[in-house]
Amino acid sequence: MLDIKRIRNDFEATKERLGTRGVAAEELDHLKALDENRRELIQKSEHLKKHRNEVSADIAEKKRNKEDAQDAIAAMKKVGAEIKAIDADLELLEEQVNAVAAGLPNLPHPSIPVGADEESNIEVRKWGKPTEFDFEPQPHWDLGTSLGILDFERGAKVARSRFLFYRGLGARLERALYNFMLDLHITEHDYEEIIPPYLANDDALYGTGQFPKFKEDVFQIKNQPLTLIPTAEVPLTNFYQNEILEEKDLPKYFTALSPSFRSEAGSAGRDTRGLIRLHQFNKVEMVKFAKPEDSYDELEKMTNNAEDILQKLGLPYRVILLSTGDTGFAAAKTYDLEVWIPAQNTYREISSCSNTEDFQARRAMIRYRKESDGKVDYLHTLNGSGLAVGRTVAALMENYQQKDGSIKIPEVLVPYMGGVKEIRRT
RNA sequence: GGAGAAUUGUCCGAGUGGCUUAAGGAGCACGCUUGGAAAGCGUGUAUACGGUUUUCCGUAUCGAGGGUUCGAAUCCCUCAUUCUCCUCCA
Repeated sequence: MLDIKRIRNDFEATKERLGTRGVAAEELDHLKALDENRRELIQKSEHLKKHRNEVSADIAEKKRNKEDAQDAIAAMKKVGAEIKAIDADLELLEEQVNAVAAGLPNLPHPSIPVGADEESNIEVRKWGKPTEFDFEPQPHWDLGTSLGILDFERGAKVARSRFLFYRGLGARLERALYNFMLDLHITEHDYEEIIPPYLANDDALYGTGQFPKFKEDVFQIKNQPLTLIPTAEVPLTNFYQNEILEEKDLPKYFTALSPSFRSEAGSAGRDTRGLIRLHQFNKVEMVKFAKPEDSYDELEKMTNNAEDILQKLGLPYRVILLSTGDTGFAAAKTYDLEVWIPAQNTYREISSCSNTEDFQARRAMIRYRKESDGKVDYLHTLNGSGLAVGRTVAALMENYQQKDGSIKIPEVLVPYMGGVKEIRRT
């Protein structure tokens, strides 16, 4: 949520910046008109309420003195009705203001490239070189199926397409990876380990920005006000929903493994095979609560934390700075990490690290009390994947495949695999 | 799932329709007092929105949302959470 006062006071500049994210100018003009209307009604209503409070005090006084107050009561009856009518209009208007305001994306950070889509993204850096093979590398779904460690057919049978069973060393590999990731974050990167709820209510989803605009992207529980989380960012960020933190306690770092459930509406036909695009996948998430002045340093650190995992696993990747048009709804600035996927001969997103500044904090009412003057202000929230586990399995299988279709296990994972050094057909 | 109790400010806690503008206490901040400290005394101590602007003024907020009333912390309804007991269960 953007600050309505900021939109009001810096109207033209805000309009222009949101324009780079595809927000129509008319939408802001509409918002401005609604806001002016709203403030007018607030003043009307509050004047009447002031009047009512004063007269009510008089009535109380008269009653105590056993005097007659019928005239005043009759007059206030009318005023009461008037207030009710104005407040009803006001409520309607506020709903409209909120509906427009809640649908506006975050303001893009000045450092990010302006552009309509991913064409304008910038490659910031690259680590490693695309893996070279002296044979034709297989896609991970073929490797996984022939090794008997990934079973997509039965996943579709039991749930539907885009679900799978991991079996045997496949399941173990997934578990090894997320344990490795969590251990790294809690021992070397100072995150606190969390196990969050995997269902969240509407307030939480509103807080992080999924609701009201992106309801189609999630699975909601029938007859319950609960939704399967599309990312652990939702419960982790909302951990401090409606709370005021002390400045000395910032920054706070949380990490959690969770399944992520996504309906993938509108992506029919894209990445239909393999582990790249599923309705349910595991992800280790990182979330930070930071002071505004530190949040961009924290974003760099968080991105490095995610990179650290890829480096230790020896997976080649590049870091992409997203353009205004490609940046997600809640984010002011986002780095994507893209890992090399040999069979597709391309880099694919495996992590996304964002600073949402006070956009989510404003929605979820997460604030902190400043040491200097004791005043309360919104803090900044950040989130990043560290990493998407399923896609890491895919990248690892493809980059570490050997000519005979077996898969080598990287050094750092061997202890997590109980000493297993490679996965081969038995 | 069933029965009962509770939810008031940073914390404790009073408050069953109007002298409550939420008593009282604790904590915290500042000041007075002191050689210094403690005690004591005094002053202050929320958030949001609107108006004004570097001061103020107003409105709202007593778990959340509705209702009754000229007027609600207080009465009514719905919901949430917590606790106790029963039931069930990993």
